[in-house]
Amino acid sequence: MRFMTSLRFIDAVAREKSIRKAAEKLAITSTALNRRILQIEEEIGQPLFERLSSGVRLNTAGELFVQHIRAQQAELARVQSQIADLSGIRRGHVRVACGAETLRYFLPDIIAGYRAQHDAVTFDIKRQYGDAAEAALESLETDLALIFDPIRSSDFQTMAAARQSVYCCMSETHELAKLEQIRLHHCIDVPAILPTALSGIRQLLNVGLMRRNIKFATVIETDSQEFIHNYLLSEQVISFQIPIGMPQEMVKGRPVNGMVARPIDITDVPEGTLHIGHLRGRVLPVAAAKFLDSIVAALGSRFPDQLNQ
Amino acid sequence: MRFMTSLRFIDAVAREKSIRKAAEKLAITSTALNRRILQIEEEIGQPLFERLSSGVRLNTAGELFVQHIRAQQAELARVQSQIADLSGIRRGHVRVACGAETLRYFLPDIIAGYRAQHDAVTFDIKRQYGDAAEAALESLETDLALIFDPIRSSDFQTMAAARQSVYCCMSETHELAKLEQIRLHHCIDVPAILPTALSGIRQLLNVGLMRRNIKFATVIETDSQEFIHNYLLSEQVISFQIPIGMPQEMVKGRPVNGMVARPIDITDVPEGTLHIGHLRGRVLPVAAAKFLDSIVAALGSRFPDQLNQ
DNA sequence: TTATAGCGATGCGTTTTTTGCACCAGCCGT
DNA sequence: ACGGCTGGTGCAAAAAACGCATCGCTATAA
Repeated sequence: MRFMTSLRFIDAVAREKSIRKAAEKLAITSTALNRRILQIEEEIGQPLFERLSSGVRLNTAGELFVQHIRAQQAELARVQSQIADLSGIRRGHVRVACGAETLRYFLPDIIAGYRAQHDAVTFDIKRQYGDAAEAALESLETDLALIFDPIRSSDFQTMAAARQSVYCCMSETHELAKLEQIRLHHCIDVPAILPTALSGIRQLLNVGLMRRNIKFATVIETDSQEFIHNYLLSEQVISFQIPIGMPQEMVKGRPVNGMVARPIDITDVPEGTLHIGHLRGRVLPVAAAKFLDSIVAALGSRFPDQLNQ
Repeated sequence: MRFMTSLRFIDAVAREKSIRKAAEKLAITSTALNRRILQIEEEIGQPLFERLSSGVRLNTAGELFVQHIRAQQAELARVQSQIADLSGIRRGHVRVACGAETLRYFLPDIIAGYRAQHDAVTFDIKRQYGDAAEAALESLETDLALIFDPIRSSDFQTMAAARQSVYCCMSETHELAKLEQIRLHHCIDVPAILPTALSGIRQLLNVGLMRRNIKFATVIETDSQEFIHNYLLSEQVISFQIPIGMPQEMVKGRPVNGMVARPIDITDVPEGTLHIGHLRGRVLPVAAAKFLDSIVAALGSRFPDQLNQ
C-alpha cells in the first residue's frame, strides 16, 4: 500500500527508537527515512520525535500520531479483508498471541481445520505471556489473544472462557503415576520441572504452595514446553499442565508416548481460566473474526461444561 | 497532508462520479488522476469503480473503501486538532450544518463569541434541511448539525434540545399586530409568505392547518429567510418564525426594525424541537467539541426552561 | 444511418520528487 | 582526545508523477 509508506515508516522509527535502525529494517538509507520524517513533521506543524544523542523518542504529539497510525493500519486491514471477502474466497492474515499451553496441541489443530476450508488465510502465531499479549492487543500488533491468566486490562474483551484445572504430568513409570489424583503433599521432595513465574500455571501452583506452605524440589525452571515435554522421558521428574495443553487421550488418564497426567485436587491448586478475546471496541477483519468463531466453537465442544458466556 | 493525496483523490472521484470532473476540481489533469486510481485499484487487488460511458461509479468494494477513507480523514482531523491543542492555542476547523432559523442570529452570535477566545479556529457553515444535514453527518462532511425537525436517523446523537413554539411575524402596522396571541383562524385569507415544505416550521404549520382544516393565502413560498425578512416591510403579509430565529427583543413582543412577532396558540400549532448533535459514536476534534459545548451553554441560558437533557 | 461529444485508458517526453552517497556537527563512553 | 554512535544536509542520480496528444468506446443528436 503505497499511500501508507510514510506512516509505516514513522511507526517503525517509533518502535526502533532510532532512525538508522529503522532504516535498516525497512531496507532504505537512513537519509531517505530521515527526510520522510522531517517532511511529515513539517506537515503536522510540529515535531513528533525528540532527538536524543542515542536516537529518537516520541514526544506527546508523536504518541498521539503513532496511536492514530496503528489504528489506521488495523482499520485498513479490516477493510481490505472485507473487500477480499466480497470475491468469495476468504483471504486475510490473522495474528494470534497465545500462551505455551494452547500453542501445543489446541491451536495447531484449530488452525489446520480452519485452513482446510480457507487456504488463502495466513497466520502469525506469537507466544507471549499474559501481560505482553494484552500489550500486543493494545498496540494493534495482534488481533486475538488466548490468555491463561488473570486478565489485567479492562480493554480486553473476552469472547469465550474455559475453566482449566492443573494436572501433574510424568512418565508412566513414575511413582506418582499410580495415584488417581494427586495432592500437593505428595509432591514434597519430588523433583519437579516448572514453567517460569510468568506462566499462568506457575501462578496457580504458587497459590497452592503458599496455601499449604509447601515447597517443590524444583530441579529445572524453563519457559520451553518442548524442553519440559522431552525431559520427562529422561528423568523421573514431575511437571504440570492444563487440559488444553495435553492430548485429549492424556486428559482421560491414559498414557501417551510414555507419559501420563493425573489431576491435582482442586482444593490444593485452584482452577484457572483460559480467556479468548480481542481488544475491546475493535472490529476485527473478517478472517480473524471467523477464526475466533471457530476457536469458540472448538472450545465449546471440548469443554462443554466449563465454558462461560 | 501529502500521504492523504491519493485517498482524497479517490474521495473526490467518488463524489463527482467522473474522473475528468474530479480532476478539474483538483486542478490536475485527468490522466494523472486516472493513473492514481488505477494504481490504488491494483494495490487493493480489485477495481473500486465501475466504468460507465458517462463516467464512473463506486462498486461494492469502492463503497467500503471510500467509507474507510472518510472515516480516516475525520480521524486524522481529530488527531491533528488534538496535537494542535497541545501547544496551548486551540486550532482547528469546525463544520456545521444548520437550518435557516439558527443561521440568522443564533449562530453568528455564538461563533463570534467563540472566535473571540480562539481566533485560530475557522468555521464552515452550511445551510441544509434536516435530512440533508443528517446525510452530511454520516458522510463525515460535517461535524455538527443543528436541526429543527424530527430526527430521522438513529445515528444522530442529540447533545442538547430546545422546544420552540412558532411565532407569527409581520410589520408592526399589520392588522394582526394588535393581538397578543394569534390563533390560526385569524390568518384565514391573510396574505402569507412561507418557507418551503422542507422547512421544520412549515411542517409544524401544516400540522395545524390540517388539524383545523384551514388554508393560508400563500402569496410567496421561498427558502430564503433573507427574502422573507425584507418582504415583510414591503407588503402587509405575515410570516412565521421560531424564537431562535428572531432577535431576543422581538421574542418579547417589542418591534425590531418595524417588525413584530406574536406567538401562535400552541393548541393550534404544536411546538417543535431544535436538536443539536453529531454523528453517534464519533469522537469530535477538540475545536468542534468545545464549540458544541458553547452552543449547549448558550442554549441553556437562552431557553432555560425548554432545555432537555 | 452518420456525426459528434463525452468518457476512461495509454504511449511518451518532461518535470518533480525521492533516494543514496559523502560528509558534517554533536553527544557519549572509553 | 578519541572512536563510535547519533541525526541532519548538499548534490547528483534514479524513480515516480505529470501533462500532452491520442486511442477506443458509448450514448446522444442530427
